[in-house]
Amino acid sequence: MRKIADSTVRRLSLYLRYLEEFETEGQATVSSEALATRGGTTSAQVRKDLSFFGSFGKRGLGYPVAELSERLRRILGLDRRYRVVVVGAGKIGSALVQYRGFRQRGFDIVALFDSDPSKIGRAYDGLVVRDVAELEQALRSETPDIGIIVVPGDQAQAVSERLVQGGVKAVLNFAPAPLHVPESVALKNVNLALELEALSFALASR
Amino acid sequence: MRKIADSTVRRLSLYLRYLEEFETEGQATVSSEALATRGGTTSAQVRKDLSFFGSFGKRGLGYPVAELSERLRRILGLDRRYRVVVVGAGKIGSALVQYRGFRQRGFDIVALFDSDPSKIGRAYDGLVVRDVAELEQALRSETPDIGIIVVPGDQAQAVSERLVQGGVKAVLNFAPAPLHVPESVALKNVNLALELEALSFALASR
DNA sequence: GTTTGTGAAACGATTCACAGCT
DNA sequence: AGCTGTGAATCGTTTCACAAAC
Repeated sequence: MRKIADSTVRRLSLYLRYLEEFETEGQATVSSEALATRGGTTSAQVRKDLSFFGSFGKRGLGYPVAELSERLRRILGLDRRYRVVVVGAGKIGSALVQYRGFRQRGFDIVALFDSDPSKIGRAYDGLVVRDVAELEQALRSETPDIGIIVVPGDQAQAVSERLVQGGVKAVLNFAPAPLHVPESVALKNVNLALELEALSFALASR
Repeated sequence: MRKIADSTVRRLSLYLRYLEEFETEGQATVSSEALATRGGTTSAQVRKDLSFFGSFGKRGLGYPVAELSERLRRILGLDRRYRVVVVGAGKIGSALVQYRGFRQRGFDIVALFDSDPSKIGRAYDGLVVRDVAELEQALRSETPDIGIIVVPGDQAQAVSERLVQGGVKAVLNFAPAPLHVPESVALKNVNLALELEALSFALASR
């Protein structure tokens, strides 16, 4: 498939949310202009983004809300559920496990790991922390699609390799370390310190 | 000052980390190539990024590690400490408060707020959750630079306006809702569901 | 010989603007 | 008349490539 820019994908996710809002508001159709206004972008951007995947609208009318939602869910791969493992049961890891938004959107956390004996056996939201030594075994039985890494930076690469070896096809990395994964594995990074530093830069340069 | 791309700023933050690593390894100088390898970019990119702010290197030699670190810290505004307030003491909010990385990097969380009576009065890492009704009063006495919003989406805009009204000049938004702030206020968004959806798209399109 | 700093070229994303459909 | 779909133009970022400095 043609390469789609990351920024485009993120906007599609946002459009889907707005479409769902329009749907509960009882709107049957929506114009690119209306979607753009809600999303802080331009109507041309909306039309271009959608045009990568087909033509979903009717000229003079706009887009059918319900149908476009459905198509976007399909495009984004949100018409199925994903099995997710979380490695690292520290502050952020355990918060993620308890975060309802993931399950709502189709992401089921099926296992949580840590290496700290004082954490192993504890339960968060009904999910018991397992020894990371059991990771390979668990990957075989749980067959997760996505791995979330929330371990200290110096352990992230090793965990990543074990996840990939165990068949995980997508990794979300919260560790403040750059990860190397094979071409075939999707990778996203969330680096909280980096976000604050970007704000610091903005504050400093005025 | 000339407009610097967000991607550039993020890379500068990364370079600073690598420089600190090189520093502890006892390296006196470092080439753009070495920095690029560690950061997964190219030497030309490193040189271009740095050239926006001056010329820090010596041809044939590379960059002086200690001096460049110092300059980058200055450029990124990390040569001072920031006062941060967190609004929302749910899973993510309380995790952020306990996250050591922020303090290490110069970001001191000075207050934590929630509206839920069952959370008010609880302490996380020595920081007592205060009633968000006291927000204005606290902003006056604490004079924070940065506000972190970790409340449900439908409350985010209102909280943002109260923070801005109270003098906050930068906002980090974890709520899954687009925020409107004045031009003069720096804004960054972290949307965890969006990151997972980007992975979902990557998984779906193969 | 090595490595920087930087214009120029290439690439990629966004915006423009309008023909074509409803 | 209203709004989409899309080539063309514009804008911004990354990569190239080389002269200049050490």
